[in-house]
Amino acid sequence: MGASLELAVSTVILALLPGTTAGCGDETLQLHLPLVRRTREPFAGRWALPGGWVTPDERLSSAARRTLAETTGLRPSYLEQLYTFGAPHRSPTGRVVSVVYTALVRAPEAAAVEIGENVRWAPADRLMETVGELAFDHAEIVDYALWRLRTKVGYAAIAQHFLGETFTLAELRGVHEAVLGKHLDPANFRRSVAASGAVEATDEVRSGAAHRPARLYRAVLPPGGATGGYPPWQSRPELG
Amino acid sequence: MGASLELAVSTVILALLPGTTAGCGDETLQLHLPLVRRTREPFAGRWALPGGWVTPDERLSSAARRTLAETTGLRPSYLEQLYTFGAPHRSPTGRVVSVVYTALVRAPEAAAVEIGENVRWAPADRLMETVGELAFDHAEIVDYALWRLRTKVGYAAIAQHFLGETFTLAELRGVHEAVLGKHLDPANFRRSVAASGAVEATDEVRSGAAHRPARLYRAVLPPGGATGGYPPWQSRPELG
DNA sequence: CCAAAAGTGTTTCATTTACACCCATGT
DNA sequence: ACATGGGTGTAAATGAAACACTTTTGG
Repeated sequence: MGASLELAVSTVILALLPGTTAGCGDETLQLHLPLVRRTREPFAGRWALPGGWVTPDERLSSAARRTLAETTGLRPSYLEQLYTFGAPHRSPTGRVVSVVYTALVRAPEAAAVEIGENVRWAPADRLMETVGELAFDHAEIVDYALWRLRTKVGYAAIAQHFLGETFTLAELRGVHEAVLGKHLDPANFRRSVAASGAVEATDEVRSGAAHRPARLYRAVLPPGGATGGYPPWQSRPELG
Repeated sequence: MGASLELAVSTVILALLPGTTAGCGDETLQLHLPLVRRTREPFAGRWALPGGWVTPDERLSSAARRTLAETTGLRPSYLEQLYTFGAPHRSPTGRVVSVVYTALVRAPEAAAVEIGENVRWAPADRLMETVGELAFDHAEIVDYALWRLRTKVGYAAIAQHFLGETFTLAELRGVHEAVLGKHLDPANFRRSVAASGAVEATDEVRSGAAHRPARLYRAVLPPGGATGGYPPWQSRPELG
């Protein structure tokens, strides 16, 4: 039977926070993730993904939520299993298999995280420059999570989890632009989102800016029973 | 620390074998998977996915390959991690977390599997009718694997792993048709495959049939360094 | 010569892209 | 009034689907 083997969960939590982009010095939204500083060996002093051990009675996703709350206080608006990493020598202390989740959190909740000596936000694309080498194989894990997010926003309605209950299409477009790192045509973006059926208009608008008020939209849940299969634009959120 | 918790691997192995389709009684290629009959409790007598326990020194993918060989003798041409299932009461005997892999095998190797009292091939779409209820949550796992394969053949070059070193485009089209369960236009299929760059022509042809010989093609490996990221048509095969 | 599948060309339709233009609001 | 982004319209470009047609083999 499988002995001398530990099962952990880790989470790549992503939030869009203001930050300086690589190219120019202007302030735009940028993907950030919270890291925790390790206080014990192995890799004491280095920064790592939040995580912890799986207890016998909880679901894997529950373990991810729990360890997330314990280490950072965050409660994600979206949580999805990413991949399970289990190379024999990931940890120098013994065999550790990590089920890794990707979580998305909204900016206000992200801002509420108390930054301290051992918890901080780091820009996802410049981890090396800002916090140095990550512990374990966590740098590889972050790379993979970013790749998955960027490919997935193209076909799945997940960007809205970075935003609140209602949002303007310009805000949603801003999320896509920040994630993909490129400009999107407002007119075409509006059409493609409308065609996808991922959002529905409310009867409210957001005014206050020095221009015409923008209509507010709300995310619409996956219809589910399309052709009997799982909808192509939203893979199953919680399985097994 | 994570105690009283077992880590297993299971594999959904898929092969294209001749079989009667649901609608009419004609013989076409159909997705099949090998099942093993459980000889002990829990679920003694029921059919299940091949799998086993992870040993401390091997990679997860190696554990999948090893248990696969031990239970069925198969050596897959393609192996990819599918998902990790870990609901608390999946197994009545205690907490078991299963890292599930999807494997593709070629028809000749599939035919070499010795069918016996405790190993058999079953058509993937009619498991209930042919072998009854599967053990554990394996029916759900198979459903998810089939969904993933069917969505993935649309954008990734994986169908070729059902075929040999060289193959005709008609054979490759036959694989796609069997997986997707629908007819594809030969002319358009040829163009889309050529445009994807997933295959390259050899200077040989397959003759012997009562018609013009077909050119043989070979699968071409992912180029890798496209834009620095992982290629969109082939996610990373072995990670962590 | 004929059947049957390989392979090419063309026409049509839908989708994406680019960009011009009007609308409504705060200053 | 006018600058600014919200929102609509439209034409060109690109790509997918449908199908006619030519080529080359075995019988």
